Amino acid sequence: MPELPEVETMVRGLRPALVGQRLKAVRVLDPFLLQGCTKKQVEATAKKTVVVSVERRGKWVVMTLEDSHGLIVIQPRMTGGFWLVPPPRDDHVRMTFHLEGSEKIVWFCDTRRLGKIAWFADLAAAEEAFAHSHGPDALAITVSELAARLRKTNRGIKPTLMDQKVLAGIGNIYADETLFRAGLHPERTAASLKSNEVIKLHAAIQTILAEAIEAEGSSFDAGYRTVLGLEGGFLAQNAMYGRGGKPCPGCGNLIIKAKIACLIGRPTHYCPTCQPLGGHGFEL
DNA sequence: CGGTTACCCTGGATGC
DNA sequence: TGCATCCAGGGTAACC
Repeated sequence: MPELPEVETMVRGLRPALVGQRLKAVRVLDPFLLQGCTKKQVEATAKKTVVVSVERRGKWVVMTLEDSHGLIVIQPRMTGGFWLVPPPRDDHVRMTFHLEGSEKIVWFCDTRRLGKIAWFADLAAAEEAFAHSHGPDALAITVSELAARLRKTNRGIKPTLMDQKVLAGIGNIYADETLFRAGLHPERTAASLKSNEVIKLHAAIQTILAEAIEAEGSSFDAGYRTVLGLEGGFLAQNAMYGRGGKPCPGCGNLIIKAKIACLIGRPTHYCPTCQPLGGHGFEL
């Protein structure tokens, strides 16, 4: 489920609970989620070690352990999330972190079991794995980097924005929001964007993601929650996602919810008036 | 190689 | 009520 703002909210929530704390033990309750490591490896290495940092890399949560105990990487994917309070369902708990000197527990839950738990021996190994499938972070990429990456593909702008190898962090919700904010039709070709449009898109990405982090992410149904079990507030203030058939906040015409093959088959929300296929592009 | 599709998994909502 | 179908915010292996 979580995209960049939700994962950022997770690590911000986890830090006060974990950083500087010694782990009494960790338990991998569902080894199915493990990738490239064993349950024994993770549990034995993390036992009795201090958590040095909790960072976000794209949509990954990276926990660095002290000395040479390596790094635990968790990818929440669609339905993964952390809890500092007891989670609503015991049967969805996939991993637990038990803190020394207290009875405190951090839970990792994942309804659909699409998430991943990995362990890397050192930072270089984790970085290499990340770089293999990721481009620059969406909050760090420059306009010129973005322009260069968009120029290289004939795909639609939406699937390109969601491609973690192009830039890391954007998923279906924030792709729709940023394209609306930038006035770009989702079926435009990435390479067709003019320089002024790339600038607008880059600015929209920064603004939307910052607003979503401020709101602690996007919650709906029984999905994403903060580590305290609270709902993120972004979908109460957004423009497009989940608003098909309702009036566009820009022009009042109806928002279209479409499912188009070239848009990865995921629901796509847009306003054909504010996001004209022809665009308003020009070269600077 | 670039781009598209099928599929991983589970549970809630919808429809008959 | 019961059962079938569809849908979901991610990611990647396999395919054309």
